[in-house]
Amino acid sequence: MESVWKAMSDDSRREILILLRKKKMTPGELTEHFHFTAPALSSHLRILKSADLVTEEKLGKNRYYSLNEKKSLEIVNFFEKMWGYKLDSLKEYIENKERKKGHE
Amino acid sequence: MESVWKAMSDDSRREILILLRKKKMTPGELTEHFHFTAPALSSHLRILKSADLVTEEKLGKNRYYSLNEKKSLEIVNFFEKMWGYKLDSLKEYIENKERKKGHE
DNA sequence: ATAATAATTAAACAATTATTTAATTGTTTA
DNA sequence: TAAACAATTAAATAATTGTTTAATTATTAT
Repeated sequence: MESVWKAMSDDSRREILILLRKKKMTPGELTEHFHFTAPALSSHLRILKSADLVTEEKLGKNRYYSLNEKKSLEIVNFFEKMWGYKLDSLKEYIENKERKKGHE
Repeated sequence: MESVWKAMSDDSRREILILLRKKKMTPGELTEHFHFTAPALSSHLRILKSADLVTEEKLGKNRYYSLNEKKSLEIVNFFEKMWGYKLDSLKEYIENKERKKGHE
């Protein structure tokens, strides 16, 4: 299980998370947004998956990757702890969204 | 100029930031909290300084390192952008604190 | 000046990272 | 069944990272 910090410290991987926030996507769709090759993307996805930041869903020939919204906010916990202050408003917002399922 | 994400993705460096939040410290004081050597710490401090997360102040034989509170919250911006939601409450809290100078 | 102290820089190294090209697996379609 | 497609794994490599020991710089105290 990869650390969320390590997984998110890479620019491309954060970009992937931002793309996945809008909708679940296949590696094929994702590659179009980057300049590196499919195996490189695959490697990034493996890292994100291992950090539990994305989930994978196989549908025939394709695989769909989705953002784990809750986990994507885990780093915010660090700032809460660091500053001893709760970011309740944001979290409630996200958790409501999650309850309603799907987004945008 | 090192990226804040890269600088903060290391466990020891985040620990250093947490220690510095309480009060400015010298490398000598900081080393007591870790298992690695002084040069290793020095290298971590250089990275944090290059990311503008800490500032350095020379006083005779010693150097005092302080947390750059504002910068330490920069990563929160990512989550704001990602989720399109403002964490105003936290930021105001911090900025008030800064205005009052010193903490704890 | 010399010795002691605080911290850094230098040199070296093992481990990890991001990436590429080539080969492989699994699924659908003709 | 064979060809095409989607994606992964394998192998190789260059670059970066965290760390150590040894040497260096700078400041203070004797």
